[in-house]
Amino acid sequence: MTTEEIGAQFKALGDVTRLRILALLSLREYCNCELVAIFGISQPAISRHMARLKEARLIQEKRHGQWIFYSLTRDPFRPGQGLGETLARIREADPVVTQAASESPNCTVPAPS
Amino acid sequence: MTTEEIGAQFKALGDVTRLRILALLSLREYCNCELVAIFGISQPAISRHMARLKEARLIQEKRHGQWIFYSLTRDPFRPGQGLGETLARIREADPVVTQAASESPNCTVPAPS
DNA sequence: ATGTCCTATAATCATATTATTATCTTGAGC
DNA sequence: GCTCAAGATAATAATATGATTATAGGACAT
Repeated sequence: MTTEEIGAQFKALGDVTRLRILALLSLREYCNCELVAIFGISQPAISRHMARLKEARLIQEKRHGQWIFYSLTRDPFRPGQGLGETLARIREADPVVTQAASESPNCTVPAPS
Repeated sequence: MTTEEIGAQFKALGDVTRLRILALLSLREYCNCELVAIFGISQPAISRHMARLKEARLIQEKRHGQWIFYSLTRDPFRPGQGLGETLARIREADPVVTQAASESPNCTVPAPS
């Protein structure tokens, strides 16, 4: 997973409505129409939020007739998948970070205690 | 921590430059001027990124003469602080979520398997 | 096939975000 | 005091985001 993809995932999490949707999906599956009623915003607005969550691989869908039920994907919600681990992955894989980390301080610094 | 604050924290993480800054700060302290050189963007741009990270309580600063060194705060980077735990907190504390979760499905649904 | 219900997409608008350049503030040192 | 350097803030411009209304597609019923 590239740093850009990680950033996109965090961006998808950076909205109150989407966070609430995910919190609900951690309890049971929900269909689009229920979420419209709960949040009091338009159906296309919910649809776009779900599309963004799906793009970020945070949710998956399952058709059931004309309804679509959404549920969490397991991957990003595993224990031990915290911020620290994410930064470690960036540290190892990101070209800008690895390059910068390999160089010594280039600022006339008085020894950072 | 409110859902809004959690969302603001994820929003602060939803930018590639800020993710890279945090990854570097997980190795050692950095000062503003170093980051300007590393990322090749203007000094005010870096300064604003640092302000956003500080607002989100992801970093803290320490003056050292005329330099300011930034470092990670410990709280959000603790192990066991993953997405799942965050959703659990929202589930328990967010008024919209708790209200919605207490109600039964209000959509004529064919029994979500 | 026609109509209806649920969801997705398109066009649009208001606001937020990220960058720029210019300016201000603050601390170090003479 | 004055000057210089590091960083913060202000004003501004380009792009992204989140909402709306209007429209299109898909599944089920009659």
